[in-house]
Parts: sequence; C-alpha cells; structure tokens
Amino acid sequence: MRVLTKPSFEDAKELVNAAIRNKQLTMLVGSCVVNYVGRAGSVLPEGERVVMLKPDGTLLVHQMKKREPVNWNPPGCEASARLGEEGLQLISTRERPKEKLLVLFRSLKLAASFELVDQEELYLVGSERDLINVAFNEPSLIEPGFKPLEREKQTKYGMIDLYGVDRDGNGMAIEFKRGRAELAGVSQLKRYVEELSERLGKRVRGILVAPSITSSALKLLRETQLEYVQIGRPPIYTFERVVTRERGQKGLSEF
Amino acid sequence: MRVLTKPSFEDAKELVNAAIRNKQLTMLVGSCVVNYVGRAGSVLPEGERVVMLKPDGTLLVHQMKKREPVNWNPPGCEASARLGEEGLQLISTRERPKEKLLVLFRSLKLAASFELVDQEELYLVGSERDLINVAFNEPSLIEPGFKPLEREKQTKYGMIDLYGVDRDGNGMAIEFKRGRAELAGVSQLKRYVEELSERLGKRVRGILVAPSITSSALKLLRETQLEYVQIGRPPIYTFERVVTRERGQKGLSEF
DNA sequence: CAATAGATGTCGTTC
DNA sequence: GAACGACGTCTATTG
Repeated sequence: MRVLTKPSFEDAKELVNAAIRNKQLTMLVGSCVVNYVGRAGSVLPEGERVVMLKPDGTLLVHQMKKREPVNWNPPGCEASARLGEEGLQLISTRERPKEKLLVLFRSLKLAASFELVDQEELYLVGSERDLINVAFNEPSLIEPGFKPLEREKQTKYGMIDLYGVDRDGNGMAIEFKRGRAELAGVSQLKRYVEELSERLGKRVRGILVAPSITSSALKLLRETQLEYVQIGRPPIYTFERVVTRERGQKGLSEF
Repeated sequence: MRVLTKPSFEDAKELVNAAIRNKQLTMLVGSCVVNYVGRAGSVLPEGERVVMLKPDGTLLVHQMKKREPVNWNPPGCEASARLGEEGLQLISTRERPKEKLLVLFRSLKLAASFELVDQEELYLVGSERDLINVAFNEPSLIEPGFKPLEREKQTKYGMIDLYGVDRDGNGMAIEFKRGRAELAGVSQLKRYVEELSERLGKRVRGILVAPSITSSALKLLRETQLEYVQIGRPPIYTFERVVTRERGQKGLSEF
C-alpha cells in the first residue's frame, strides 16, 4: 500500500504505473478534465473527482453525486500514466470497440495504491431465477394442473423462461419478472407465443408472472389474449432470517 | 481533506460521521463483510474492498474487478458509522423501497474524506437523440419524400421516436437505435405500429433506423412487414475533431 | 465472437 | 410517485 497526499505529478505518475505493473488498485483524487471518444464521445470540463483504476483495466471517474461514474472504461482496457505539459495524464484504451479515455489531472489531493485480497463472491437471492424455481417446484402457483416441461426453451425469436402444458394439453409459455411487469415484458411474451404457436401448430397460452404489473401492460396483455398471474416476490424474508440469525455474525444482529 | 492510514475503528468512525455532517465524500479501504436486504438480498463474506460514500447518500462497495460495484445503495440513502463489537459498522438505509446495506469492517487500511468542488456537467454526443436530430433535419436520409411531423408521439402503449408521413400520405412510425438493433427494438416498433394504425384507421409503416441490425431481428422485422433503414452512427468523428482541435487543450493533442 | 435477456439495474423525462 | 425508454448501459450465458 502506498498513500501520497498532495503528491507531485511525477510521484503520482510513478505510483500509478507501479500499481499497474503490480496489479494493484489505484485511487486518485484531484482536479481533472476528462475526454472520451468511442461508442460515443464526451467532454467533461475541469472539476474535482475521484478516479479508480482497477487491475482488470476498469477505470472509473466519480463525481460527488450519483451511483454511476460520469466517465469510465470497462474491464479489459489498458491504462498508463504519463506527464503532460499541463499535468498528469491517465490514458485508458481498448480495441473493439475502439475507445479512448483521457483523464488529465491539473492538481492532485491524493494518490494511493492498494493490493486487495478478496476471494469471496456475492451470494444473492431474489433474482428472477429464484422466482422461476419457486414456480417450477410448486406448479400449482401458476395454475392447478400446470405441468412444467422445459426451462429456457428456445424459439426463433428468443427463449421462453418456462414452457409446459395445462390440464387440457395446451402449451403454456411463461415469462417471469422479478419486479413490476411493464409493456416490454408483454411484448416479449407475445413474441414468443406467436412464434411458438405457429411452429408447434397448436394453441399456446402466454402467461406473465410477476408480483405486480402496470395498468397499460395489463391492458395490452388482455387485448392480446395473454394472461397475468400474480406471484409474490421471492422469499427475501426467509433470506433475511438466514442472514441475521443463522449466519449469526455478531454486529449484524440489529441488521 | 482528512487522510488516515491504518486508522483505528474509533478514528475512522469519527472521520466518516464528520464527513457525512460536512457533506464530504468518504473513502474507506479495508477488509469487510457486506450484507444487503431490500429489493433483493445478498451476503458477501469477508474480503478487502474499496467503499465510497458520497454526500448524496450513494454508497458503493467495489471489489478488484468489474465496472459495477458488488454492493451499493443509490442516491438518497442515509448512512452512518458506528462501532460494533467486531469493528466499524457502516449502515445505509432508505425507505421506499425499503433497503438496508451494512458494511462491517474488520480491519482498515485507509479512511479519507474530501470536499470536492465540481460545477461541471458532462457534454455527450452520439446518443440516440443526436441520431434522431440528424434524421429530422435531413429526412431524405430515411426516404425521399418523407415528412417528419412529431417527435415522441404518444400511443396507448408507449411513444414513437419520430412520426411522419411518406410521399403517399401513409403514416410512418420510426424507431431509432444508436447501436445495433435487436429483437426488443423490433417488438417495440411493432407495438407502436399496431396501436397507431388501428387508432388512426390508416396504413402506418414501421421503420427501424439503426447503424446495424442482428439477423434474427431483421427476419422478424420482415415477417411483420416492417422496414429497416441503415443510418451510420452519429458524427462522433466530427466531435473528435472538436475535442482535439477546437477545444485546443494542450496535452490532449495526441488524444 | 454474436446474440439474447436480466439487473437490487440507474437515470432522465413526463404525466 | 408511476410509467416508460435509453444507456458509451454492464454482465452472464449460450451457440
């Protein structure tokens, strides 16, 4: 770990390039201009920001607000630092798509590099996949007599989350949404049902499953003879109990 | 600006809470456990990460890889630091939707806070809006005789990027994509065309405008009697010249 | 590599 | 606040 407060451009340059060589994470804080050309193009005039350069090539420029970086380059890019006439240049590029990002620091408050040890991965519950699992294991939640047959069933125009048959042998194409279903979800379902019913040459019902749905999405759904089934969100509450109790991390009890 | 290397939990707690009071940005680097419950739920076992707390309430937890934070809370959340039995707790919450994020630091490499002065906003070119502008100002790029009439025209099921009429008086609903058009864009256009042609009681052609299109999207488009018009990407190259020449920032000449 | 769809998406805009 | 669509979306997954 190296931490320099109010470093010279020269010292910061050395720190950054050493961090890149050693696969460390770099943080720079200071006043900078940012230019980007690639899939689009942008200019950000001078102001004070936080810049993070990750060993995988990711470069993030953060302002004081918002979750999103104001500028960035994604993983896989190549970065280097050098001295320009006006300050420290941080340049990040990639081919395919060709993109170039330049951060020109006019002054620096902080330059720091860290070696981070982290083997762990996120364990997440409450995704769409979890919702599909619930329905697959308890098909009556969709409808009495529903028999699930195939997940991620391919059609010419995309894949159906869950395919099965109802008690009468009609096909059932089911699209799941983990949050409130919107127009786009209805269009998606419609696309699958049209292709599949034509190809199979039999009636295929289309079911949209979500905890809620917007009113115009419901209207479009009904106009198209599709159906809506309400299923509550995946059991995050169960999960919450797991996090707070079974994992039993002290200090998390109030969480 | 305050920068503490290997701070005590107590000192870090004071730094964080002072930064929150003073609307400063906080950076913490160290080994931590992260738990989240809200729209979904997650557990991230102990590992070394970078945590950024912005004065607008944004909280980001970054690992060594990827552009995306492994955990976060969006703008508008309330955060505070306190001492727990096992270390420094950073807690961020919001109502509506209810979400809670806890970062429990077991050790700290760095705690720092910054006041950042930044009035500037990003100037971006190459968005979909720019592409629509190009077509609006030069309608023959779509088709000889095309007359643009209305932008963001409302339908019952979403809004059309650009509406107009062709030389024969047929309606034209045009959907633009700044990048490669995919199945979803075709479905979107189809949805608009179906609603509008029915409501207006006349033929409405649907045109998808994009620099490129996937093969199955094109197939679906043609099955549905819709049309594809290729228009190259917005003039980023012109922009590039602006950035590098007219702005004339020294140090950017090689950019 | 292309294509497809999910995401704790986030963000702007409009109603 | 709800709804809708763009995003330099990013990311995982599959062919």
